[in-house]
Amino acid sequence: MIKNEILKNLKESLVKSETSLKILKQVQYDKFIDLQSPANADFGDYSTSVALRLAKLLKKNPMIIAEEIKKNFPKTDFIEQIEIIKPGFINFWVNSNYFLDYARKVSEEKFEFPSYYLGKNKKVMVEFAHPNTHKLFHIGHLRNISTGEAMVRILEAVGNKVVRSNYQGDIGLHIAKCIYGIKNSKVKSQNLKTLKEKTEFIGKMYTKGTKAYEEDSKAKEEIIKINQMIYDQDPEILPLWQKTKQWSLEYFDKVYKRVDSHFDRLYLESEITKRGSEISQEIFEKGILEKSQGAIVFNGKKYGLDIRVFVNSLGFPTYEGKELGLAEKEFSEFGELDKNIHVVTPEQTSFFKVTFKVEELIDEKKYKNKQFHLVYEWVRLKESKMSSREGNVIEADWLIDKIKEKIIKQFNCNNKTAEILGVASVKYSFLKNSTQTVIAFDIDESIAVDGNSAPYLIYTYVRCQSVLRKTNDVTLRKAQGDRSIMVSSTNHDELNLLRKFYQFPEVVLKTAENYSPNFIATYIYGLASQFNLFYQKNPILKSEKETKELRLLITLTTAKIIKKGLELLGIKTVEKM
RNA sequence: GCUCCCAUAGCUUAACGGAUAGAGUACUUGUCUUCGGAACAAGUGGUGGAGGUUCGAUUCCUCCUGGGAGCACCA
Repeated sequence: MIKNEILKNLKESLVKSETSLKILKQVQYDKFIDLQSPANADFGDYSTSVALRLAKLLKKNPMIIAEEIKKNFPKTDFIEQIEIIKPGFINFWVNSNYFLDYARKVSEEKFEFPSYYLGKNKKVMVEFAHPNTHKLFHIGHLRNISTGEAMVRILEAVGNKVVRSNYQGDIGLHIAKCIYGIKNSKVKSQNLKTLKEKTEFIGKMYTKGTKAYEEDSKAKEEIIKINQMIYDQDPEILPLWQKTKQWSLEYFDKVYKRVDSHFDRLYLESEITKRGSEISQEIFEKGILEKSQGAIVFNGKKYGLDIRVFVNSLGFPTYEGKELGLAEKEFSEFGELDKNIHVVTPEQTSFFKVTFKVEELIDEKKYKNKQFHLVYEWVRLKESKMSSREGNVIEADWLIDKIKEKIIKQFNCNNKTAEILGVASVKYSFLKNSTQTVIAFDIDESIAVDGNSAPYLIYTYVRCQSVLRKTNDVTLRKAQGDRSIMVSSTNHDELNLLRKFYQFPEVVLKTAENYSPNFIATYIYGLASQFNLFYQKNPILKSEKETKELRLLITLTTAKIIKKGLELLGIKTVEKM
C-alpha cells in the first residue's frame, strides 16, 4: 500500500531533520505521525498533521517544520506533489497512474486486502446471533446476525481463519413459561402442521405463560417447578421440551438461510450447564469464587468489578456459571483461538467483564486478552416499546416479507429479485449505522429502499452491468489492458473515481480494526453516488477510443467494488432488477 | 446509593483530536427525447447548556440538564 510507503518515508524524513531527531529519539514516532485520506479531495490523496503535532515539542513554527519534512522527504515515483497548507498540514498527491493500475487489477477481480492478523494463529471466533428457543427471532437478532456475518467476512478478507459460533438459550425461566402455556392450552400440538403455525403457537404460548407468571401466583409456582424439571431432565417434561425446541431450531435454521448466514457450531445452553457447574465448583475450591448467602459468587470488588452469582443457592449454575463451560468448549474445539468476539448488547458489559476476569484467573495463557465483547446496540421501536412479553415484537420473517411486498409494489420486479432486495434492504439498514447507535426503528423510515439504501447500491451495480453488457469482450479486455490510457487525459469525474477505488482496501482494513461494518457501507454509498454523477455527465458507450476504454474500465471497476463491498457486508447483488 | 453509556437539521443518522460537521428523508426548485429515472443538480435547516485542555474539539476533561442501562441468586 502506498499509505505505508508514505509513512515509512515520513519517518525517514523526520530522522533527517536534525532538530527533530534529538527530541524524537526520546518519544515514539508513531504517536506523532498520522496519515489520513482527507474527505476533501482538494487536500490531496493523503495528508499528515505531524508538523502541527511537533510544533510545541520542538518549539518551532509548524510551517517551518513542514517545509523541512518536505525538503527531506525521499524522492519517489509514486508521489507527484507535496503541498504545505495553512497552519502546517502536509498534503501528498499520488501519481495517478497508480490509481489506474489499481483499477485494472480490480477490474479482473484481483482484490488484495492488507493483513490484519489478530494473533499468531490467525484464527478468530465470532459468536453471534444467539436467539433463545421458544421465542421469536426479531429485529434485534436481525441486527446482530447482520453485524456478526459482516464481521466474519471482513475478518476473513484481511487474512484470518474465522470460526462462526452461535450460543442459543434453550433452558431457563422463559422456556418454562412457554412450556407452561403449552401445557395449559387447548391446542393440540399434533394438529400444528407447518413450521409457521408451530412458531406462532410457541410465540403466543410464551406471552401467555409470561402473563400467568405475573398475575397468578399458582402459575408462578408451577412455572418454577417446570424450570427445575427441565434442568433435571425430568422425563415427564423432556419430550415436550425437546419437541418444541426442535421446532425453534428448525425455524432459526430457515431464518439463517434466508439472510445468507450459517454457523460452524451451534452451542446450546443445556449442553454446557453441567460443565459450567463443575468448573464453578472447581474454582470455588481453588478460591477464585467464594460462598455468600448460600450462593457461589465472584467478588469482583478487588478488581473494580461487580459481584456476580455463578451458582445460585439452589445449586444451579447461573448464566455466569454456564459461560465458563461455554468458554472451555469454544477455546478447545477448534484449536487455539487468538480472539473470541462476542456480538452482544451493552447491558451485558458487566457480565462479560466479570466472566472474562474469572476465565483469566482460571487460565491466563488461554484466556487473557482473547475474549472480546463487541457491543451492538438495541433496535428500539420508534412508536411503541418492543417486548416479547407484550407480544409486540417485530419478527424477522414478517419484516422481510413486508419490505419485499413494498419492493414488488413500488418497482414491479419478480419474486426472486424482490427477495434478494428485501433481505439486502433490511441488512443494509442496520449495517450503515454504527454498531453503537440505538436505532429508533420505524418500518417505513428505517428500511429504506431509496436514498442511502441497498436497492440504490444494487441499482448502481445493475446499471454498470447493463452498460457493460452492451459492449463486447474484446473492447472490454482492451479497456482493461490498454496501457496507452493515460491519466493525463482524464477529467475531474474520472479521476475522482479512480482515486476513490484506491481507497477500498484501506477502508476494509479500517473496518476490521474498528469492528465497524458501517465504514464499508459509507464507502460503497459514496462510490455509488460518485459513479452516478459521473454517469449522468459523461457518455460511456458513445465516447470514443481511449476515452471510451477508460470509462468502460471505470464502469467495470465500480461494479466489481460494489459487488465485493456488499459481499463483505453479507449482502447479495442481482444482475437485473 | 454506586457505576457505565447516550444526546448532532422536523425525523433517521455519519464523522482515527483535523481543514468548509457528511448523508438520507421531508419540504422548495430544477436537469433529461437516457448508456436502465430505482438517476442527477440546487436550496432551506444542525453539534443539549456552561467552563477547560489544544495550533485545532461532535470527539478528550469538569460541572449541569435530559434520556437509557447495569450493580446476588433471570438469561
